[in-house]
Amino acid sequence: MPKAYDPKAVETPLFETWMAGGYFGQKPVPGGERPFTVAIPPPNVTGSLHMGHALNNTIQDVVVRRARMTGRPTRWVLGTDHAGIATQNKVEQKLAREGKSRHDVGREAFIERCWEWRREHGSTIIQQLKAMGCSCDYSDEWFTMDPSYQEAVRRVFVEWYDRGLIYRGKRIINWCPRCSTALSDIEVEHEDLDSHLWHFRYPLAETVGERDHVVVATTRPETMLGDTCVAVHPDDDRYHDIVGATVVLPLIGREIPVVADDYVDPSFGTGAVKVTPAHDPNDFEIAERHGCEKVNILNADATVSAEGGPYAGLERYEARRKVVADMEAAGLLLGTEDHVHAVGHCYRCHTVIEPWLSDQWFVDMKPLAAPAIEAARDGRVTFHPKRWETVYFHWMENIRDWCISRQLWWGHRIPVFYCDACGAPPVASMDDLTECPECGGPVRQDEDVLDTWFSSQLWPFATLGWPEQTAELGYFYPTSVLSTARDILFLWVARMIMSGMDFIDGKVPFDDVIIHPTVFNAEGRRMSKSLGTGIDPLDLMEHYGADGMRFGLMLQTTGNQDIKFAEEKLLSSSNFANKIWNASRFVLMNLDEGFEPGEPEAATVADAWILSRLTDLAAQVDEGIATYQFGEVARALYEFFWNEFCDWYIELSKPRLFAGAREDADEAEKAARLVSQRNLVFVLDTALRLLHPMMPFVTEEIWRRLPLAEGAGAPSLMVAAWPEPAGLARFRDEGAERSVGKMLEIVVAVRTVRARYKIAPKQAISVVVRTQAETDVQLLDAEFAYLNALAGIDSFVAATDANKPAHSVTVVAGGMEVYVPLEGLVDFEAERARIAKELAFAAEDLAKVERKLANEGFLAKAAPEVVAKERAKEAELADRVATLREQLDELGL
RNA sequence: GGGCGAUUAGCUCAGGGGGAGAGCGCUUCCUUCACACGGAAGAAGUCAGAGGUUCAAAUCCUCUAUCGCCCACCA
Repeated sequence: MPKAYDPKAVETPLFETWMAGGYFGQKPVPGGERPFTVAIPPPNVTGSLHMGHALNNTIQDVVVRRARMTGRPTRWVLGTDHAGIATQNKVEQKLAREGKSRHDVGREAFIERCWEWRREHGSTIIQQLKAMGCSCDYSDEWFTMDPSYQEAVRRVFVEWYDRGLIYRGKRIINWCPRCSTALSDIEVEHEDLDSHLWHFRYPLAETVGERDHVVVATTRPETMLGDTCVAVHPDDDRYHDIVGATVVLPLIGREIPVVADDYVDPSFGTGAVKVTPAHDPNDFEIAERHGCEKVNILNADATVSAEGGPYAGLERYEARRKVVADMEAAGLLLGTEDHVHAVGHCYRCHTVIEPWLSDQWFVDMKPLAAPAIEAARDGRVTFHPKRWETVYFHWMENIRDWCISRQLWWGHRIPVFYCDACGAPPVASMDDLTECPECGGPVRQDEDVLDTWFSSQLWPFATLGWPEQTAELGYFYPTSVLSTARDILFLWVARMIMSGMDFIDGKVPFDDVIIHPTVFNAEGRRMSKSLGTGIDPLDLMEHYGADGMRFGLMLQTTGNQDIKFAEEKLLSSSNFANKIWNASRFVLMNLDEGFEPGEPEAATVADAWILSRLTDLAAQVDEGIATYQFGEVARALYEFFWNEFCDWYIELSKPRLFAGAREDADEAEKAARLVSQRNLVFVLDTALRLLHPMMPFVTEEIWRRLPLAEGAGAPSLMVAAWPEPAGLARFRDEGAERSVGKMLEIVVAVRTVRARYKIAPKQAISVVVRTQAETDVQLLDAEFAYLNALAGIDSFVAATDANKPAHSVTVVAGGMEVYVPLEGLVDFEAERARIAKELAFAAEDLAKVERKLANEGFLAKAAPEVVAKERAKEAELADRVATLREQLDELGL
């Protein structure tokens, strides 16, 4: 075994053995336990691994690997998303480099280009998941444009259409002029921008009393070209007299009415609103109520349309500047105020979106949301952390219709057919129609494709073969856990719950939803490739190994906080992998030729202690993963393995191990060595199993070298038995934990004295211990070998009536007084100062405890065990204070 | 305009009604037969501030401040 763990040498070959072993695939097993299923959030085909993926897929792999080791049939379903806008943008960019647009190549050829892109780049991220060690089912990779998936999408559309849940309408939608498509409300990102509120004077066609104009305010001056009325509040006395009057729209000359509408807030601006029905959803509603025209003044590319008269053809912001300038020139600009307002941006390309009137397809969401809300209320779906359910409820209870049509080419084409000949109502069909069912005339299919999320929402069941009633669907659905980033809670998670329940017998698609922390960079900024603030997980794996990266991420994953990425945790983790490697190397190096594995045995108090600690660890890890407390699990593993197993137990094992290996060792010593070896192997074996979900590579590499008893082995650690806490419970031993705790305290105390007085490690010392308890004396006498090995104590006296030797210092440890003779070594001045300081602290603590114990309220109301603990503390502190006083007296003279 | 989260050691963060914790960094010592990617010892914190509940508050409640995030059609 090499002296240091080398992830690069180990990971790829190991992964290949996993693939070859077929441990990833899982076929339905008739009868028996419900399987554990996870559907991966499908990465975009355009994507490559980023830190969010690294974290999320580590989380999934941890829960999946644990489940698999418990023996439960386990499957992690893998695949990628066709990512309509993102992929289309990539392919368009590529075409642009050839000097072409998608219109130059045509729809069919463009779609073929997209498939080509997918063939070239689609497996990149899959390869990266493999590098991470993710145990997905690679034998069954899905894509949201697979033929059967297309059928699923179409089935959902047709059924919802036939049930009246999908409809087409002319509405204000969010339009991205760069992507040239509609977006749903949640695909728009709002950002507060510094802008202005311009006040415009609109003249009345005829004066009303004294009044010849009305003043309106706007944040988007160019929209005035499309104004078709001015609205005021019906109860607003300032404007009572002009309701019903006519305004002449400046620059355009259109005559438009003044209407009264409740929507208007009299306290904002001037209390009079210019109404642009084609470019604002509220204005649209006002226009509907009052029967006003809807004038669309923008083209798809956000230039001004022919309706904009003299401004036609101008880019939108150019038009804005010109409108303002022209209004000012006409003396109609009354003022410009600074104003901050939220501007919507496209979530894919960050272009400012335009509210735009167009024909689109929508899903009526309220009927679908109701059962999905109920499912979260009654706990059929549980969010982790729980507070996310509030966010879910808020959105679901205020859900609005979903705009699902996109003016793209790459995606699932809307399966609706129109007959222009007879005007029959449009038909949504599972088959491509060639003729009108009514008149036999030619039909044309809707040009639009569906929102990518329309197909993503079917992921948990479409990847199991639905709409076919496959064996997989019957067996693996519903899935167990969904782990994802919070920014797709609405886009994806909520919609999966709604569509899943609607199509699969009202069953929720997963029991638990993990909303993992967002990974920010060290400066607290969002990690982003375009901003150059991202860190590439592949680089991290290069430096720290896959296990180092995974464990480092797990250490940082707690339920409540986002992660400000701390790379030093990955360094600690890769060091940890090396520590595991070397501890294992030590154990293996100290096994004999023909070593016979056997049951662990608590032959010494140290054995009993480590087995008890191991039992505690198993319970913590098992429970922790089951409840998604990844950070706590990682810390427990780290602490146990490094501090308890390596720092103490291995050191405690050395005397027995080495004594039993000497030429002249007697039978008892040889037997003790064998027991020690067996215990080391057992603890290591169990710890490796517990570590495996988080650090699959290093644990597997070592584990395969362990000589295990018949029945304890497996072809791979991946499928070895999980250490069930119940099976270890017999090893719990609180007495041993207390005893070893005392011993270790004494060792530390003596070492501290050694360090303080610079006693060379090789120089043996003798120690006298005075204790109140006869059991302490017995313990120390019995385990003297440990004190010798760990603290370099060569002679030692422990007694209830021991006397302090001359020229010695005293330390209190484990409730005992430990005297270390130090003839000629003590700097008495320094020692006095140190003791005085310690005494002051101890006296203060003691006073605090005494005050507490003098408090009748405390004695009456506190739990008895708490009071007992305080009394013990008081005794200990009193003892310490007395000891320190004595010491000071001795020195003080 | 609503809502959520955070504020603990120099840095990154755990914890959470009863004696302040980790990793990194820092100081000192140690190349002893698993590991210098190591070992041993150590310094370091008014747990943001103010009130309250409680026998007891870093922990629960209220308010304040600062930072971050989400939702929202006020032109």
